[in-house]
Amino acid sequence: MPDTEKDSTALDNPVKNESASSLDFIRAIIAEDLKAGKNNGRVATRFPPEPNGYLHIGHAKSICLNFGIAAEHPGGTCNLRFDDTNPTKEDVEYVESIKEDIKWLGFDWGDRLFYASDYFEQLYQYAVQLIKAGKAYVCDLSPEEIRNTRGTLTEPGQNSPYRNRSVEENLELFERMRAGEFEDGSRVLRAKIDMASPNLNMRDPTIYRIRRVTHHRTGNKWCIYPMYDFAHCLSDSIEGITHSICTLEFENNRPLYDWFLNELNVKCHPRQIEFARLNLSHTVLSKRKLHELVEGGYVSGWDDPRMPTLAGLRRRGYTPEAIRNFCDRIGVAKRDSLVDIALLEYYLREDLNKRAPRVMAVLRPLRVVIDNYPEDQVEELVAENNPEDPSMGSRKIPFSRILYIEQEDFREDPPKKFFRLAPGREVRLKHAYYIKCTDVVKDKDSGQIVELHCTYDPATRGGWSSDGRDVKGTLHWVSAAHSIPAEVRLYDHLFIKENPNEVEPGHDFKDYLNPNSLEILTSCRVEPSLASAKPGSRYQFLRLGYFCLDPVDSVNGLLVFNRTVGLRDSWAKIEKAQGGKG
RNA sequence: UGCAGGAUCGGCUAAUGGUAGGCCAGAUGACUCUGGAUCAUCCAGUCCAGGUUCGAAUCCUGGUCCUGCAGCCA
Repeated sequence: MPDTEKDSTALDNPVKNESASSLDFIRAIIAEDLKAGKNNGRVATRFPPEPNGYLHIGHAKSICLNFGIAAEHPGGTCNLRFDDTNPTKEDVEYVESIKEDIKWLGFDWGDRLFYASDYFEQLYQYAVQLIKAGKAYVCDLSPEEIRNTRGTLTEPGQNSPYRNRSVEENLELFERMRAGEFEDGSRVLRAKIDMASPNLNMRDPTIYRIRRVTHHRTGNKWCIYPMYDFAHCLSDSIEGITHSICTLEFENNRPLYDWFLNELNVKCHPRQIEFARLNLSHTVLSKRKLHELVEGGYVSGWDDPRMPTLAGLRRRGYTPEAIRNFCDRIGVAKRDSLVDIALLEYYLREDLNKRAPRVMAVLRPLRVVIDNYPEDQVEELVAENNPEDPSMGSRKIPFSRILYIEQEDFREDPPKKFFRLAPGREVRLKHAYYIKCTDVVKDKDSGQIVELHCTYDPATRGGWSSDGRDVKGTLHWVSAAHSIPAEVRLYDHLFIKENPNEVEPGHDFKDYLNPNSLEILTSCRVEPSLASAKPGSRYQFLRLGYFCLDPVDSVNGLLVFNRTVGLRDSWAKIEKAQGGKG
């Protein structure tokens, strides 16, 4: 029973074995810092998700980067820190899923699990310190007024009328904000920097707001919450992070990141480095859009196998190794790019080819009667589990007089280069016998082919012929009486458009959803060994692709397989080149 | 029109003043009990214009194009 795939690369060392000359720019910066003797030779990174959605493959890039870098340096560490400063959007469901996904990807934060909310008291004290230094003030302007006085990209903003409150007044007001004396939105704490700065982030940014919302960890202890820019740099500093790696859109926030740390004169001042986030073709990688797909019912949930979320990819049958190899290959740079999803699929196939046991399954069954095969005879034929890896052994599969083959493996009028079965033609049944088609039975009314009659050559048992005769085609098959029913879900790209983020005027990204991204086949027949398949286990259905037993919907003895990815199909290319299906 | 960034084969990414290389995709062939895998071959690039230099993807000058930023989101 081939239900255990090979754990092929699970023990691979995560350390990159690239030579020093081909370090990406972030690793090069870190190497320089080390060489310059910074941070006492320490390398400390962190992965800081906000628990407001599920992790996707773009996060995997960041996880591989941060955990990868830590692993490459002796004593290097990578913290998992939840950036939970906005309770209106966050939820424990997300923190649990995030932890599960990181573990599944193969990374371990050990005892280094933190929450920005752990630092709320410290952060508050830092804010007090800033007020005492005359570098922050309580502002009574409404959100609209703040926006209206911020200026524009080309014009400076105006100072708030509350900008010059005394330290004492600010201290008192801020304390009362914390005490809950003011309405939500009535006041904020702002950094006092420069309303004329060409960098909008420096125009007296808000650092605390009042929000009477229950926080998933601190409950109702707080009614004021720090903003990202304030909380993030200080959380990094508190944790002793040396290199704070984030995506490009935070480039303009770096001066603010540094400003807080400088003004507060902290001992640890991490270096923020920005890289380009991943974009993948034929999908979207923005939490907002992913939320929209989930909430709008366009997919079945965050773990819909069509989703680029780690939960979705896992359910689809992706392996952590494939995702990690992909992340290593795409590199790290500062230019925006759109990576072809074919590259991800390449690494998937590469990994699955090595580890997935082969089985036979017929998705669209066509009945075949072997006329010269004894009526009640059943043979057990030996089939290798993986030609790539003999150590995976073999299994027995039953052969009998009535079989199913794939409908598309027979053509009454075969086009050029079609090597499969046709009237009068002989093909090999994988691991079994050569068979020759002698008759085609059609439904009288519809003209549909309902059954084939064939003869087999007993001398070709096992699929070999001793007379030197060769056949062009080899088909997969199952014995009708012994095969078991299954449902198979065929997936295709979620979006029809290579880059769904590129929206034409008058359109929405959802207009580019692929209407054929899911096809459900309910009358499939699979070989009997699959009866004991375990949820989540992966197989190669011979000649078809890689499939994974769906862990959610395979209940009450019903087998539901997800197509993880198809095999490369050169016949499909030939056929396409010949001008469509015949 | 402000500020911050970025432009290398079709896609992704190396080369850090010295042979523009790799992977994916595509094409062709070999091999094969999976039209899978594997192997081989091919295709194909330095945004533009000047300059420095024996030598420039790399340095300088000037352009062009692209991305991000005006949340009490992160």
